[in-house]
Amino acid sequence: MSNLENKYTNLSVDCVIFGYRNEQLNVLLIKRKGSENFSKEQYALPGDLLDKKDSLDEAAEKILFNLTHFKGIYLEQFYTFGAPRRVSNKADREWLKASRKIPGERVITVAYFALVKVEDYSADYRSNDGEISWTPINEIPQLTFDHNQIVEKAHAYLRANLIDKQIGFELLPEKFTLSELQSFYETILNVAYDKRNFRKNIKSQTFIKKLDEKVEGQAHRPARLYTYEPDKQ
Amino acid sequence: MSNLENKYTNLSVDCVIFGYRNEQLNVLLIKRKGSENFSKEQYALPGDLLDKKDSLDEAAEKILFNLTHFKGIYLEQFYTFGAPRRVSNKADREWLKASRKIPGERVITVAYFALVKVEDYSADYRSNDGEISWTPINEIPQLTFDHNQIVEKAHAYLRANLIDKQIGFELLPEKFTLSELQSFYETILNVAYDKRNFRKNIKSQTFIKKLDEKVEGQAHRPARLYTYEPDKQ
DNA sequence: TCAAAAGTGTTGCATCTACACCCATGG
DNA sequence: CCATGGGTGTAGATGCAACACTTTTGA
Repeated sequence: MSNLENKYTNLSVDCVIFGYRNEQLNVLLIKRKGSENFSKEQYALPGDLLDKKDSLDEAAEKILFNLTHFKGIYLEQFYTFGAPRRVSNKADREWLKASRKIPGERVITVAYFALVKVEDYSADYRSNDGEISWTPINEIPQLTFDHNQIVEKAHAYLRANLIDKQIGFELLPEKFTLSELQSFYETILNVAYDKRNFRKNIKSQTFIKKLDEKVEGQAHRPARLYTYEPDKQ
Repeated sequence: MSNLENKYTNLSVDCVIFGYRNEQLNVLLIKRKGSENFSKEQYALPGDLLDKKDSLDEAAEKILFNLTHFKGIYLEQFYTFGAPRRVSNKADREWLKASRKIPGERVITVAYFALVKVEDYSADYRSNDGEISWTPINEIPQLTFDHNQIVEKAHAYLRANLIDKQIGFELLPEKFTLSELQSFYETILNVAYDKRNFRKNIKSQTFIKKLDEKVEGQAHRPARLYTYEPDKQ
């Protein structure tokens, strides 16, 4: 990380990075170990102070690249959080102090929303801030600052745009069966679809292509694989 | 306005304030007169540097209140703009200098989106920055900084959410005829609806109430008035 | 041959679209 | 009595929801 002179001390960019694994929606969190400066373990969203020479989008890309070493990941700004008393509790202030940011100073966060295919994601990389790990959306612990609220808003945004913006395919593997796709939508939207109606619906979408491949090695009828190909213009 | 010590010098809040009049969508712009410090007239969105003690929402409310002296107006944050070279052209830098903000410094803008009923709005108030005036959306001149881009994004946001979020009624007068409502949607969404189908549709919406009142004094059959009453919970 | 998931159609109901004429008023 | 915009219904097409059995594979 560059030194403080190049940073806006009160403006940070944080990312809610979603992945889908074990039939669950997961979020990438950073776990900061306890130390002499601040007692408890803390969980937070990946983020950093904004570098003066970066655009907001570039800052978010850098955060993402530092964690996953991937580029070209789906990334979108979704909201900016800035209540004056965001940085209020003691543990948060201790951490700000320990990490040489300005304690007691209000932090304004431009929040981004990223979608990654977990099977492409190499878990070897570590943040400078601490260990990173996938956490199922409904097992998220208390996070620093107002990060829980940020995750909540990102989650709402994901659900609201999952179908219309076709962003679900950023989370799914390249090839998937229709049963996987159905279960994916059902999990994230918390609904149930009728199997036949779901398939009828999907097959009427031009951007889902049937492949000449089937899943192998299962003790039942093999499922046909499909892939996502966005429509031109 | 408070003095500079209380402000974040690089973080501003700007508002795109929409109104509907003369069958057109309008935006409230500020016109700054030419002076010895900067030559041309300039048009800009109402906005201000963020006060350290305000939340983002409060800052937007203040900007709005200073212009319209109204509270309780529909207001929503919609995007944050922050490319490093936003403040690049000469006239913009001259104005920044003249208005004692920091020249050459990047400005990050949290943009808000407001909807007002123009007939409630008293045009007597003036900004400290200059004259304010309603400008039809398709007659907007070149604005300072990237404000044209901000208006464009706000406009897209309005169209995308006009129906689902029922926000159109924030722009319309309390009482309206179905023909007015139809023409309003058609103007903003740039579509055409069939009159009978439109009315059938509207009448199936629970939040539109028929009044016992009619328009008077027109040289044709008087139109029934309707009003908007959001559904409970 | 059994277990387990894949795959497949039809029917009724609700919703959307297209379309043309009479009504109430002021001038 | 005329001009002007207000107001109304029906029929066909399309889209959505409900529902159960056969197929293919590995063990």
